[in-house]
Amino acid sequence: MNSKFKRTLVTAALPYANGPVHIGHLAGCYLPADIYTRYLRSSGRDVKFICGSDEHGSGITIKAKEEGITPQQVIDKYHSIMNDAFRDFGISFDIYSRTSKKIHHETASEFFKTLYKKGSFTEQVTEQYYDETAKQFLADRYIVGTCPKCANPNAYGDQCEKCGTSLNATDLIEPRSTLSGSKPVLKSTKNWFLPLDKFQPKIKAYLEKHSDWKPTVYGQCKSWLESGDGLQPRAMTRDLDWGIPVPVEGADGKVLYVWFDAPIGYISATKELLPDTWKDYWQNEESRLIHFIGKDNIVFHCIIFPSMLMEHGEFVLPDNVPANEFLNLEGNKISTSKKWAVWLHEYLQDFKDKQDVLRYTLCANAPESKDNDFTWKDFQTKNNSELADILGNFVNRVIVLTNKNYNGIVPEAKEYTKTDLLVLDEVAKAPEKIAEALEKFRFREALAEMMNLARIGNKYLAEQEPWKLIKTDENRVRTIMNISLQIAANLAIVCEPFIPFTSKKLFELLNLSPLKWSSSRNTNNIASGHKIGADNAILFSKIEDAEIALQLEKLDKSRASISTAKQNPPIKAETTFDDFNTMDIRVATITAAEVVPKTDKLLKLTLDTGLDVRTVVSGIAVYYKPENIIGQKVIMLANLAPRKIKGIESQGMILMAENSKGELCFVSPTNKESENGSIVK
RNA sequence: GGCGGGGUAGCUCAGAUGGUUAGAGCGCAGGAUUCAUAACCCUGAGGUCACGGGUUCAACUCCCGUCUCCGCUACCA
Repeated sequence: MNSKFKRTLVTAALPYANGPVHIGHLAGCYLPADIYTRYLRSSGRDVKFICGSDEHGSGITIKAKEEGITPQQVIDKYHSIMNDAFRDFGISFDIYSRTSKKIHHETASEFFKTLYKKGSFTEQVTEQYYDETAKQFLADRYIVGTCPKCANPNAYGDQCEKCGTSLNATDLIEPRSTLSGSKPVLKSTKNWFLPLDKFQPKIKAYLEKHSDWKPTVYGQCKSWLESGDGLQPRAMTRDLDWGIPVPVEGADGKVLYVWFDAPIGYISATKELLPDTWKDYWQNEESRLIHFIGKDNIVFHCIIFPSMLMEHGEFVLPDNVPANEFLNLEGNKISTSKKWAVWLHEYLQDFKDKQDVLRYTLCANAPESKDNDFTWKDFQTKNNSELADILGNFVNRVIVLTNKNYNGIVPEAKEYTKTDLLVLDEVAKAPEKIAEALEKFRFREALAEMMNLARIGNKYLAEQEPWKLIKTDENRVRTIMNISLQIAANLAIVCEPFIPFTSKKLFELLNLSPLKWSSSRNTNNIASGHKIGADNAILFSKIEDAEIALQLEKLDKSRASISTAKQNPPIKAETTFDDFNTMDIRVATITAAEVVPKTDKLLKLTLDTGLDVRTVVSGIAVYYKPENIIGQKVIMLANLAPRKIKGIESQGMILMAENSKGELCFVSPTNKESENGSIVK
């Protein structure tokens, strides 16, 4: 397969160093990448596995502010937590680097300069919010204001965390800077853009060569290319002080966009690992580049990074990007801010030495083709009825029987029956099936095939009944036990990519030094006369209901802590009566309402203000049906500058009250004598 | 609203280019067994393949429409 490739470079998404790693990250990216790499290594292929912490961008500086420490302290802290978590779970990176390293700064700078010299970038001047007190431009995350959709007064400039809408900073009502609290002003700034619109044809051609990618990945790319106006130019530099300085004239105070420098991190980490031979993996057509990522990264790895590489010209392009979908937890989206997650480092506190149980469960339930759900109940079932009952039990049976009948000495296979030969044949074919699935990135299937080998073993024992035969035909038992031991040995080999800790233990039980994948085709890996080294042959202990209940409780508590902590935002900065007085707020009545075509949230309202009749477009369609609000008295801001929304001029704004769930309702005078046009003051 | 990906047994999922009785694991029921962590092994029940049309000798698989879930995107003064 893929005979034109002599080498493989596997990358796993650089995790952002502003928080620890959870099971969703593991299932979506790091685990499949590790399984794939371990398999390639075991098969004797030339492979390198690259990863590292992504340590630039405004997210880091925000986090630093939240925690009251420096950005450097933030990245040091999380780099170390993530590094430990990966190590503890056996994620076998050849290198886990970090983008704050000098080698990466140099590599990314060079890369940028190369594109710059080639004229790949376009310069664009845009208006960005600027904090005059703090004297700096504000990243979207540094700006908070009222969400235009749900009226959450603490929405960020890129996204409202309450209603989940993604925003532009300029969308926010009453924006304010989180640095100084002052009102930011728009100011022009120059940045360098990658004109993806111009690259669209060659990106399209590149993608079309890879129509064999996973449907979700390929489809997502098509979605970007074909929806709306296609690809848009994207800024590759930012006005920020945390990152890699833009290495050209006139770029003071600017850094490379974190998504420009992060994927280059794969290159610099490879350089760090292989100072002399890194080019063999990056600049040689015989090298195959595979990016493992979660689906949130598809656009960067399938469109933006390839564009950068194409423009540069000296690099190979990703050959496959087997992105996984998302893993949900107990039916809900995993969310750091909502404290709905299982953190890797916490898991190991509760389930010491059970990293393989999580690896197994996450692989068996991996969101390969669609979002998938992780439940603790399922975790328990997978452990108890698959790992313990099928795999663990088989190994235990073999070892107990060998100890009991032969003092732990592997007996010789004398003569094979027809059944034996059929079983041996099946056993020899198992690794092929597993490998085939792995080559196609079908990890669930591969894992199931691995378990099937243990099933073959259990079935063989049940049918041959050596415990009975030992009384009548001891000679025959020797062969049966020999075959069973061979199956156990082969299991140790083929389970290694998935559950490496168990593989190691199994080899130890058998007193064998670890064997490579090619040996798994053989059915004579354990020599007769060999002494197995088994004392305790229990590979997996059962997980009790109580332990599962504890985890569920923990999740509930965690979520509860956030919902009680959710409070109304603090009072805004002081204003004046004069400022208030500039607003003309009136009572009005809705006389007509209709849904604005092709929108989900907008209603076009006709209002009788007592003085005139006017049209207001309002984002309340989620909460009110047009026919139910005719005659509704409302409070409106009457002198707000008109604005066109979906082609309709909106002349004012309806005031709404928001509850803790972010739902809106009308504010209305309770006294019927408040007629239209009455002033609110 | 636009673009993309889903909706298959109680649960989690497989099902190239359409073709005999739609599969697996887990769960469940019954049986058999005792070497083994009440495990293993055998058998079985369970599905209008979201819904409605259409193409075809033949559709879970192709086409059109509807509903629904997820992601991106538009709209929110």
